[in-house]
Amino acid sequence: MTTSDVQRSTATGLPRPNARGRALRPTTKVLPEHARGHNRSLVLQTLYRAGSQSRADIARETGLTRVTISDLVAELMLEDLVIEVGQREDARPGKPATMLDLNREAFQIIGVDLSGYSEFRAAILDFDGQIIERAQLPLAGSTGANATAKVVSLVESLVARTTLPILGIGVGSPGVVDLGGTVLSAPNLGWAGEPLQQLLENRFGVPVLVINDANAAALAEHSFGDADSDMMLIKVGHGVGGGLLLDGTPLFGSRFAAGEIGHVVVGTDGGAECACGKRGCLETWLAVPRLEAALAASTSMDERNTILTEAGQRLGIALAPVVGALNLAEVVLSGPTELLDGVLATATIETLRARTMAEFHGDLILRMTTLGEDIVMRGAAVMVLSGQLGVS
Amino acid sequence: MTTSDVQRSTATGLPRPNARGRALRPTTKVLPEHARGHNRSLVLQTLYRAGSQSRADIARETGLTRVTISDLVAELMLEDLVIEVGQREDARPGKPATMLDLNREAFQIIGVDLSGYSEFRAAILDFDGQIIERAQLPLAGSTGANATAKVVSLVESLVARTTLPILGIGVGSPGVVDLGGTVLSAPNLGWAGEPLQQLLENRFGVPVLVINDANAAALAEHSFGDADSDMMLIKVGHGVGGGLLLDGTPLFGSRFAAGEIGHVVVGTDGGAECACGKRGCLETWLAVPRLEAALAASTSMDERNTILTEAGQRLGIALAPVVGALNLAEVVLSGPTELLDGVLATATIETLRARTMAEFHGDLILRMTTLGEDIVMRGAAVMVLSGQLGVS
DNA sequence: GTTTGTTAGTAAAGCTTACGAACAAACTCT
DNA sequence: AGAGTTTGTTCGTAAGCTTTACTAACAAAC
Repeated sequence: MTTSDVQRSTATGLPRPNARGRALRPTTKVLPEHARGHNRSLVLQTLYRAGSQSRADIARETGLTRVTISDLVAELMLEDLVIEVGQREDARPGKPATMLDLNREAFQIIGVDLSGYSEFRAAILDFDGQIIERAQLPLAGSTGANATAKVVSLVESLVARTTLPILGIGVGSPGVVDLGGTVLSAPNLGWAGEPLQQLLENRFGVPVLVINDANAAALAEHSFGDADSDMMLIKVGHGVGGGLLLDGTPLFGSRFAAGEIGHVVVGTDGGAECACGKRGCLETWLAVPRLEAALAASTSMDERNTILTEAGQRLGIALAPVVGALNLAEVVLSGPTELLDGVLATATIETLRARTMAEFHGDLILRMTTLGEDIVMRGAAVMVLSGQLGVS
Repeated sequence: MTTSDVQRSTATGLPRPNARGRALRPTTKVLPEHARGHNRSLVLQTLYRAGSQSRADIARETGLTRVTISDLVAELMLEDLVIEVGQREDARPGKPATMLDLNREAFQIIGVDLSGYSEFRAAILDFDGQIIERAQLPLAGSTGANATAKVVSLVESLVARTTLPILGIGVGSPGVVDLGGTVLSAPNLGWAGEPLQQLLENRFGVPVLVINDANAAALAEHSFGDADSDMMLIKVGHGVGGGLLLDGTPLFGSRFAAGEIGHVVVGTDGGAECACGKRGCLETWLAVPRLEAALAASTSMDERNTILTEAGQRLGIALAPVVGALNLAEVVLSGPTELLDGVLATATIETLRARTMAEFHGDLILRMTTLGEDIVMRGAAVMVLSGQLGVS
């Protein structure tokens, strides 16, 4: 027996690296029922993405056998999550297939966007993330418990209008949100350690998921927009925030503050004073109130363009190290189109290209979101779909 | 039946978010045998980290039952990966426990470091990442096929000196390395699309894992140093590279070039010309040859400190957006201690603190690696341990 | 109209994996 | 010595997926 024979035979029995070339680091036990849950979600995921399909189609797609798929589908049909929708139309040899689909009429989702400066927004959404009903509530400067009460009241008004059972409530909140849905810090709303998820779950008795607004937006752009599974979304509003999606999963960071780039100092040449006490934070160039103030004071189109170009360049300067370090191929902007799209975005992408290595991201893309103002609510709905069904 | 009753009962059957608060997105089927492999690794992992333990200890630690652990251990003992090492010493009630341990004498690992400017380095390592034997080979300007031949010859010389079967070969290479271990681009070595992993696997008949040198270093710092599971390692040498660890897993990026920050432009005030054609790349301030040249031309200690401070600040400026966006809590430096440690590192951390939001990373740490020059070889060994045993 | 071959879905049996119950062995403590 | 603890094994069972074998239902070709 040669040395290499020993290794070959031993190695065969060992866990191989997965498709991404690395081994899964085991952290907790995995039982057969977990595998089952995974495969269950796999069926839902297949139907969610590809639409109506037969059991045999799903079996081919997933690699599981027809028998197993039949079993899983039976389970999902009992729970009313999957339904049969008749036989396949097009004629082909063999027994006609019974087509299945997600029971898209089974549940509704409530998505909430707390990131607005003057009002809270919420909506009832369907399985496809389409908005069915809307509701708003003027914030009127409420903070602390008053703000919380407004959230509850807004959700209440929508719950009353649902026509189907509620799958869950998703909330996109500004500030720093931990994994348990507690808003650790949201200065504008006067929240510090607000256990929003717990609170809403107790109040409404349905699963609730609270996530940072920019992260929600990034999820929405991935699920409903054209975004890749690795991208950064920059949300420009009253402040500037970011959401990072790596391999389709939001990044949270060591203190749940990943994406918070509004208060990173940009450039080496000073800058305006920021509310945070520093000088030259990204927000001082890019936040909507600052931009609008600067534009209002401008007297010519040239001056206007200079202001927007400067803002775009600053964003590019701030993003360049991030794009380089993460080897990002896609950056998406969300915010007022009339400000961001055009001169500003062009300046940003040009700055980014000039300051990073083209070889590593030849196809670097920067574009506006296609989801408009509903992006956070729809991202919150994605959280629910993903958390409750394993679908996104 | 109330509305909320429906949701509660339905929700129970659905997959719950995992420990990190989000659901796993299913991508491929999971069979019972995969779960088994995971639990196998869990046993190895437990022994690897906590050292000698009894079956019952492992059962308590993992949450699996004694029966299952006995079964898994029996399998691992057959493969000679786990051995019994006698009975527990300390006296306590009950039947004395039979202690188990990884069979640390079962295999050796070969770790290779191709990141040196003048020589390739390699070593035989044991399960604990300790170096048993070393070997070097002067690069002597070799590129392309010649460089590849030197790698093979270096590994050959070490393979001949192994005293146990080889678990695998890990290689830390400069440049951009894809998930299949092909070096897509390594200018210094004249490699473009060099299928190093395939080549070495064919040649030596053992599992081979090739990864970027800075990523390897980051893994080593996590496994053998004190690093957290979220951190960035900056490797300063002939060039400047970085490795990102997020949740204990290296980040690869959209084009496998994550971490490559050497050619990100720093600051808004020009800078020296870089080999890449741009001006003011991080490397122009920080790369060892540039630093040494500048220091050699300096005439006073003050001037020397100014140069090092400037370099440190530039690093801080480049890292600030990354630290902010990823909410990193830890940055580790690897490279010549006499240059990096002290004035330079101090300037970097001060710059970082000044340019990011303290609230989000109150405990931001920047420090030198504790692993010295062996960091890449040891990281390459971690790749093998992780890939072959699921241990790290 | 009949035959041939294909496809969908189901049923039965078997394998793998983990679990719970029960137990013997071996120890400590009183 | 007896009681209580802890370890590790044996035995039987449940869950989950596969293989094999079947029926039903169709298209195409004769």
